[in-house]
Amino acid sequence: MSLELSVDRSSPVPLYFQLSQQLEAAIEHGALTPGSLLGNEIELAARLGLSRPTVRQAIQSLVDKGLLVRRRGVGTQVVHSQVKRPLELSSLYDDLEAAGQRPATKVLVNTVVPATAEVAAALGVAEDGDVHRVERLRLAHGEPMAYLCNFIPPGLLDLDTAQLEATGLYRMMRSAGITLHSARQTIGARGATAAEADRLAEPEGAPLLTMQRVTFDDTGRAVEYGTHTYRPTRYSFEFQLLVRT
Amino acid sequence: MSLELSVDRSSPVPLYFQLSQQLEAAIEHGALTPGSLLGNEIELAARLGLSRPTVRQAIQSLVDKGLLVRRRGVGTQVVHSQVKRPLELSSLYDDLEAAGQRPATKVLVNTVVPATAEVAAALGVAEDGDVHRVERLRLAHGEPMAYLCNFIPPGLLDLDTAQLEATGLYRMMRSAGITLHSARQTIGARGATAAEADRLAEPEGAPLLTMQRVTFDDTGRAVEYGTHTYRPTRYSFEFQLLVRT
DNA sequence: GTAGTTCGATTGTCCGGACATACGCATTGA
DNA sequence: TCAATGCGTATGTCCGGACAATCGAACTAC
Repeated sequence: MSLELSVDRSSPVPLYFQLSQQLEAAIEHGALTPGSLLGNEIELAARLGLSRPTVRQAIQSLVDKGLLVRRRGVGTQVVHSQVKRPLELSSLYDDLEAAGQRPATKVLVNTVVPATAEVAAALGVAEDGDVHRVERLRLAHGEPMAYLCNFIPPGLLDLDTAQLEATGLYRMMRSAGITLHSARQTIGARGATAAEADRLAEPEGAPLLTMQRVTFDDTGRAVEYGTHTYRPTRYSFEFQLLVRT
Repeated sequence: MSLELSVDRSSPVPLYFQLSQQLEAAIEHGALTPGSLLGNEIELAARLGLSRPTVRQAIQSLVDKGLLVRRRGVGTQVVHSQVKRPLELSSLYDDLEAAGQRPATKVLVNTVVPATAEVAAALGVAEDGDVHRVERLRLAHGEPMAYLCNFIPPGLLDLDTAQLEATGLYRMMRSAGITLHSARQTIGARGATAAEADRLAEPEGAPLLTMQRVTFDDTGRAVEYGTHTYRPTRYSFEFQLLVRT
């Protein structure tokens, strides 16, 4: 093996990050085969001219991603299963784009409304206070795929309709300087109401996949509450998750 | 504030872990209020008689859990939202028990069958090779809640029917020395077939929530493949997830 | 032949220090 | 008044070392 690894000390990119990226690429690329040992940390550090803590930090980040497993007294080996991406907070838009689907969005509603009790509770704003309401239809290959209804607290974001159709809500938030931190999700199913059936081109009573989500930024503010319905024949939630140790 | 923190150097429990547990307890308990600064690392280390790397390791583990946020030049503060548990690989049995539901299980089938192409591909075993097939009905308050169909490679585990009814599959795996590592899940929805409707006491065509899962241990072996159907009026998937930074 | 023991290898934990970097705030200047 | 500058503070990165805990394998004794 003997993998070509090197770090650039003049780069502003942290050394441990450079290393972890190279290792991840080697795993993805197949240069590091599943089950193979990584070689001990001390020798690896010496070979790269790094200290052991730095090498450990690089390795640890890949362990956290589920790509590597450490065994005391044995070594660090490449996990040898098809690890895709662990679950992360992603928008439907990004998901579709990553799948090469070229998603389209149609904004149905983009107004300011008084918050209902449900919305107020989710976002932590006053009942009957102003909130943005955005209703969108997400299409793939010209077919409706999901109906998205979102509520956003006022003053956070410029909700331009054209931009909403060109990109995703999360991407707009990030570029508005909002640091997304966590989200609370509920995934369920139910039969379509007449209105939902009409919007999604399904028969009434057809099974729908539902998702509700409240998203928080790193200051703890709720920045978005959404109620989404998906056509289960067109979309399902697929993700990898790791056992917290 | 001035929070009483202390570590026991004679304990075999790592120091950073002692500290992170005390901090987590303080947050949960309310002694550390959301938004409050944690005090700088150097001073905290000095106060506890620890080194800064050790304190950082403790803090980092809580940052990874989503409980704390670090800001360079500012400090570390408690995240100020209702962070529950982040998503983890859990069994339905544990979920229900945690919710105080006292789940019951009825084992419908517990045999060895030849692997179909689908099962063989998921588990990475030979087609038509032996695999265990376990079908279970999960009940809460006497009502059927979910129908679970699992396939397990041979030789991994002693699949005692009585034990399957008394506890969950994951718990049995863990006590058999299997280290669960990751899982790949797909959540969807569809209408109930006649057989499914009958098992779950729902009308035919009723919306069902479906989940398929392949679970891997830390050597990369697939240790379980499951196809589950849930009654959406009785169960939904609820979880918190963090943005990977 | 089998069970117990020793031993080398490797990661786990911890230390004390150094410099870099970014944020917030007060000061300064236009 | 408002913008630019500088400074203190806190985290981010990195180093080199030390000892402990654990695993696997070779070895030894019965």
